Amino acid sequence: MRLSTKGEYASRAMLELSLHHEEKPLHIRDISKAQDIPERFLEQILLQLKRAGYLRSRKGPNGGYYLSKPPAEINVAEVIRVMDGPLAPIDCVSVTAHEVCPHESSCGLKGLWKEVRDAVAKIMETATFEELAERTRAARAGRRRGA
Amino acid sequence: MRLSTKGEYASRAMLELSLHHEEKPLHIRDISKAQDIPERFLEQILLQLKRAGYLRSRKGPNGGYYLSKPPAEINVAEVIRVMDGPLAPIDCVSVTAHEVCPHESSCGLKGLWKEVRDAVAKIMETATFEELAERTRAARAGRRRGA
DNA sequence: CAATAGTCGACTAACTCAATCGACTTAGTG
DNA sequence: CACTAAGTCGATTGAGTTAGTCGACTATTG
Repeated sequence: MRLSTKGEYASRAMLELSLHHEEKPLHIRDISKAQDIPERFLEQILLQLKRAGYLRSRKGPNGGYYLSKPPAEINVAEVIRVMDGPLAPIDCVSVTAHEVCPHESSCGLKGLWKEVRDAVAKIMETATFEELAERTRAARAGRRRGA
Repeated sequence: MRLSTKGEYASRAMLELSLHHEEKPLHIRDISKAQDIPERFLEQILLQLKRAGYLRSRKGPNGGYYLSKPPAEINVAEVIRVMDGPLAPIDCVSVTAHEVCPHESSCGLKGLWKEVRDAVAKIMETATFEELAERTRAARAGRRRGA
């Protein structure tokens, strides 16, 4: 039930971009440093997120990446699906990857996997980057006040 | 967020053993056929489950595998952890694999991963093989009555 | 003692993951 | 207009994991 590092990096990058939304575009390098992600690897990830429509970019000096819509309109589930595919623990209960389950005899399990899928999807679909950015800002402020 | 085939096979095998609990031990071959799992691969899986204490076995004719305790006392989470390790999407929120998270700046995400882990764990820990076997029997009976 | 059935460790082929590289295109600056 | 900063793109790689196989061994029963 592991998340790939790509998925993790992608959500961290999206969070970083959300924190700086409506400022200048962010360089790959800056995101890379802020979130400690290998630059060359991050490049691929951002490109993939751009192709999926979540990011826009500008080339040349003062270029960089920025969100294509407000962070409140992007949730974690979409991002993870772009990077890692369906959220379901096994394909036959996936909403995005339909597949017929040939194992009638183990249908007792199928219901369970469905529950898991739904729970995970619900949590991740509810979490917007707006909210995550807010949580992060609050955590940082708390730390500065000395907790 | 995928389950490994090993984890899936293991839970199917445990379900099959639960369905025949308190009868004769089941041969690897019979489980393999009933649940459509490669025999030689299943062998490894059963051995691993045995070493973890969930199964016992008897050699020789009329031998086979059987549960070491009633299906009501075994839940899916344990089985998956034996095969695939921690349920958590990333290590820093795992209960079983403790690791320090060096990314203060992305703590907004940590809370989310924790929610996911807890939700998954709760569902899988609640599901016993007794219950799953019951569901399976009901589904089969329903199918026989012609639904 | 022959046949059955689990045990064990080694092995491998295929695949995925994480990451790197080089060459290219585009955009702004002096 | 030349230079440089920055994103784009495709290919490749190395390590590790996964899924599965194999052969030789041990224990049990009839």
